[in-house]
Amino acid sequence: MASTGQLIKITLPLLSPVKENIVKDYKDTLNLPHTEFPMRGNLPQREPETLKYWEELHLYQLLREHSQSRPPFILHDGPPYANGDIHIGHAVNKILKDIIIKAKSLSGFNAPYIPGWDCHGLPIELQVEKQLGKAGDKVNSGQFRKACREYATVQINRQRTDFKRLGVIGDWEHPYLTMDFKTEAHIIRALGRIIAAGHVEKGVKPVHWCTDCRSALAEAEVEYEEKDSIAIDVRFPVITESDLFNRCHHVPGHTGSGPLSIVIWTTTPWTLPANQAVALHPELEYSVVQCEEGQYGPERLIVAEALLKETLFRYGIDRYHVIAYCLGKSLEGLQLQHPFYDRQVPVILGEHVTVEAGTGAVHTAPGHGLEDYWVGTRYHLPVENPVDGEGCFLPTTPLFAGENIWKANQHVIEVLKTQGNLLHEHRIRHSYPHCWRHKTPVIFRATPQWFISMDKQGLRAQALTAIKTVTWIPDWGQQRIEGMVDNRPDWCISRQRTWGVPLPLFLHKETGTLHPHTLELIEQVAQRVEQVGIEAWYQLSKEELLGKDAHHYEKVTDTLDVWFDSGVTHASILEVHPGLQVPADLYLEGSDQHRGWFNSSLMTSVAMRAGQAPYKAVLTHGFTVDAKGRKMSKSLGNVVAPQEVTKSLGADILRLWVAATDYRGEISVSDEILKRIAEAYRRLRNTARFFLANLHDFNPAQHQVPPDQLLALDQWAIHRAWELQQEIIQAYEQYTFHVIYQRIHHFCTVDMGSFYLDIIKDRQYTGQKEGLPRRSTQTALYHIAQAFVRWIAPLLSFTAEEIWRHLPGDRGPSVLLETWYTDLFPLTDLPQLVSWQGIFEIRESVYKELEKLRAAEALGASLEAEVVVYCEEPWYSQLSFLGDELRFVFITSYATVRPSSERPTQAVAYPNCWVWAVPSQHPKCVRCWHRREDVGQWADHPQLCGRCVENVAGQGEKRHYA
RNA sequence: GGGCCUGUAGCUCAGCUUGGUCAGAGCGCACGCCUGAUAAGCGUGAGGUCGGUGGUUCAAGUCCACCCAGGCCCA
Repeated sequence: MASTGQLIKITLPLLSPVKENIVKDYKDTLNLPHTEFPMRGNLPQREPETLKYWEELHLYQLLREHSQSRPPFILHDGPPYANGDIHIGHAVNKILKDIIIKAKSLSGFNAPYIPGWDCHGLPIELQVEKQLGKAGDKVNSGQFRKACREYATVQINRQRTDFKRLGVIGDWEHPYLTMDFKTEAHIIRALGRIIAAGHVEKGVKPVHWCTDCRSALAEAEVEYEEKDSIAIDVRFPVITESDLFNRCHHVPGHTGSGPLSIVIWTTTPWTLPANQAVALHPELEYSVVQCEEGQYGPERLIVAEALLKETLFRYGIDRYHVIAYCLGKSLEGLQLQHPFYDRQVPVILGEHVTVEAGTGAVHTAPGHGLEDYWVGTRYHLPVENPVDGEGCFLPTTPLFAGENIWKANQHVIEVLKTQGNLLHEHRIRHSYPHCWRHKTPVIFRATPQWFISMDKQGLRAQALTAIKTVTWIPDWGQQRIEGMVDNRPDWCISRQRTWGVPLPLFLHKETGTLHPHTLELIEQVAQRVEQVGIEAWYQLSKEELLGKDAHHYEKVTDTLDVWFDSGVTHASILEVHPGLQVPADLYLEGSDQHRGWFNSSLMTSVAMRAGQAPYKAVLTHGFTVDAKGRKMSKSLGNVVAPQEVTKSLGADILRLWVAATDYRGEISVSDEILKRIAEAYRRLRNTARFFLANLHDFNPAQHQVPPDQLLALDQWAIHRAWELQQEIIQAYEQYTFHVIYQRIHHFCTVDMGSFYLDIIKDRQYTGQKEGLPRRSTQTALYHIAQAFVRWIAPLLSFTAEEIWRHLPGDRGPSVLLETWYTDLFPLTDLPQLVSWQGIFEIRESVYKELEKLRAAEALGASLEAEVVVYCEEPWYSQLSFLGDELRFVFITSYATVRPSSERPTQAVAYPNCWVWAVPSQHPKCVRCWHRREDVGQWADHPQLCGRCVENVAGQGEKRHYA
C-alpha cells in the first residue's frame, strides 16, 4: 500500500529511549465533544420548565410585538365545547393549529392565535342539572344560568391547562368565550343582521317532547327502550275509483268489487287525527288486491307487492287475487278519505318508505314525526299539532278533545271500527324513544320554531357560490360541503332551553308577527347584554323597551342553537377583535365540521355579508383511530389520553406523532406507534446533541470560516441543508408536515449520521483546535444547527427551545421569535467537481467488502482496514480527486484508487467498481487510531502517526476535501 | 341504505395527476462492529402477490367496475 505521508520522516534507532510502559496520554490533545445538552430528553420533567420560561418571557406578547408590521395570517380557532377533559382529537387539532401558527411566524407572518371556547348549550345545562336540578324547580333560571357560567369557567380552566401543556402558544390569558358579555351581545347583533337580510322565519317543527317534563328534549336526552304498542292496519278509502285504475296496469273491465282503499300500518294510533297524507315509495310496486271474504264482504286493498302475502295472512284473508298493479310514483296525488275525519288527504312519495314492516304505505302526520315533517314540507302539507304540552288533545280536536293521547289510542281504534276502517290490530314490542329522566315514552310534537331559511332569500344558492371561492384542503372537502349545503334543510335556530343566548324578539300577541322595530330593539338588547350578559334579556321587562305598546307583545323565551353561537364567531370575534379580520386565512377542524362549524360559519357569513365566505381556506383532518383503524371508544378500551402521553413520554412526542401522521385520512395511535415516534425523536435529539457537542468551543463571531474557504465536504453538508430547507419551507406552506418529519429524519439518519458526521469525527477530534479543517466543519455544523433548530421549532417546540439555549453565539430569547435561517447556501463551482453521490455509492460497496472481513473475524473497526478501489471513468476521476483524503471518507487507514485494468484477482466486483480490502498490518496510531506505516518513526511521539505529530507539535495538517 | 374519505413491508410514509428501471425510504427486527456521540454511534441482512376480484391495455399499486375492511356525516 502506498503511503502519502506529507511529513519528513525522521529515522529513529529501532530501540528508542521511550519506555514501553510510559504511554503518553494523548487524549488531552484531542477535541472531544462536550455539551450540557443531555442525551435523554426527560421531557415530562423538562417541558414544564420550558413552559414556565415562555410564560415569564411573555412569549405571546413578544411575538405580537416582533411581528407587528408583518403581513397578517389569521387562523381562526374553532371553539371546543367547554365540557369534559380534552381527548386525543382535541390535542391533534390544537397541535396542528400550533404548528401552522409557528411555521407562519417563522415564514415572516404576523400570525396571532386567539383560542376560543363554546360555552352555552345543553351538555353544560345537563351537567348543572345533575347538581341543582332543573331550572325553575329548586333554583330559578337566573341562578341556574349563573351556575352554568361557573361550570363552564371551571371546564375552560381545565382544558386550558391541558392545551398549554401541549406547548400550544396563544393568547391563553385572553381567549374568546362565547359567554363573554361582549360576545353574547355580538351574537345577538349577528342574529339581527341575518333577520335584516330577510333569512329568518317562523315555522313549526316536530321535536322530541316529554309530556312529564312538558318540554322539548334534545337528542341527548332521549334514550331508546323497548315498549309495548298497539299496531293497527287502517283503510284510507280511495275517493275516485277511476282515478286509481287509470294509473294502474290491469285487465280492462276487471276492476273488481267492493270498497277500495290503501292500507297503512302504524304503531301510534293517536297520531291519526293529525294525518295529512299517505306516503308511498316511488319505486316500489303496489298491488290492488281483490279480497273475497273480508270483514264486510268483498273489498279491494292496495298494499306493497312485496308485503302482499304476509299482510293478507295477518288479516286472515286467504282468498284473494291481484287485479291491478303500479309503481308508487304513479299514485302521487291520488286523493284518499281520512279514516274518520271529513277530509281528503293525498298520496305522496317518500324515499323513507320501506318494506321492513307494515304495508308499504305510511301514515304521514308532519306534526308528529321528523320524516313526515321533511317529506311534508316538499308537498306543503300543513303541520298540525292537536296535542298540548301535557299530552292531551286540544279542545278544538274533534272526537278526542281533552283526552290523553295514550288513553286516546283505544278510542281511536273504537272510532276506526265504527267507521269500518280498522282492518287489524295487534300488540307489538319495539324500540321506542323515552325520556332519560322520567323513563316514560316521549312523543313527537310540532312546536313553533325559528328558522334560517335556505331558499327564501337564496341563501343556499349564495352559499354554493361562496364555496367555490374557498380553497378546500384536501380538495374533496369542497364536494363534501357542497353535498351538505345542497341537502341541508332550513336551519332551526331556536331551542327551548335555559343556558343560551336569547332570541330577543317581541311577537304581536294576536298576529304573531315581529315587532316593526325589531332591528332597533335587538340593538337595544345587545347594548344591555354587553353590560351584564344574557341575563339582561331575561330580566328585561317588555315595558322598558316597548313602553305603552308592551301589552300587545310577548317576549320570545327561546334560546339560540349553540351552533349559532360558534357559527357567528366570524362576526363576534374576527370582526371585532383587534388584530383579527374577516375573512380568516384558515379554518382548521376535523372532517365532521363540514356539517358543523364550517357549515354554520359559512351560512351565517353568507347571510350577513351578502354572500361572502368567512374563510379563504379550510383545512380538515381525520379522526383518531387505533392501530386497527377502529375508532376510539371507552368500550373498546383503545382510548389514548393526551394527558397520559405527556406524562409518560412528553408533549414533544405527541407533537411529533401529529406531525408524522398524514392527518388527511384517519389518524392512528397506539402504543407501538408512539414508541416508534419516541425512537425517532431520540434520533433527532441526538443529532442535535452531536451538533452542540462539537460546537462547544466555537464562537461564530470569531471562528466562522467564509464559504469559499470551507472544505468541500462541509460545503456539501451546507448545500444539503440548504436544499432540504427549501423542501421544508414548501411543505410547511402546503401543510404536509409528515413530509417534513420524514425528510428531517432521513437527513439526520442518512445524510448526517451515516455519512457526514461519521466522516468529520476524525477532523473534529484529531485536528488542531484552531485549525481550518476543524473550524471549517464547525462552521458547517453551526449553520446546519441554526437551520435545524428552526425546522423543528414548529414541531418539537420544547426540544427546539432547549437546543436554542445551547447554541453558541448571540441569539434572541426564544427560537419561536426567529425566522428561517438565511445563512445556508448552495454549492459553489469547485466542490461540485466532487461527486459526493458517486462516492457515497462506492463507499457502500467498500462497506460490503469490509463486512465480509468482519464476518471472517479478520476485522473490527473499519480503521483496521486498507482499501483499494479499481474503477473506470468517471468514478476514477471523482475518487482520485480526493487523493489521500479518500481514506477519511471511507474511514479506513488507507484508501487508494487505481484503474480497473490494474485490478488483481482478489478484487471483488461491485456496481461501477472492484474492491480489494485487507486488514492493515501497520501499527495503530494511539491518537487517531489509523493504522499507518509511519507510526513509530517520530522520536518525540513514537506512538503517533505523522499526521498526528503534525497536529500535536506542528502547524496542523492540511485538508481540502474531507 | 346514501354522500365523502382511507387501505403500499411489523410501524410511519414515498411512488399513484401525465399506466412500462415502481416495488422504494427511514424506523423496528436479525446478525455484526465500535467503545473518543456510549441507556449513543456505524455496518450488513431478512421482510411486501401494493385490501380483494374482475376488466381496459402489448403492459396496472398506477385507469375502470364491483366487493371487503375501516372512518366521518346523514338516513
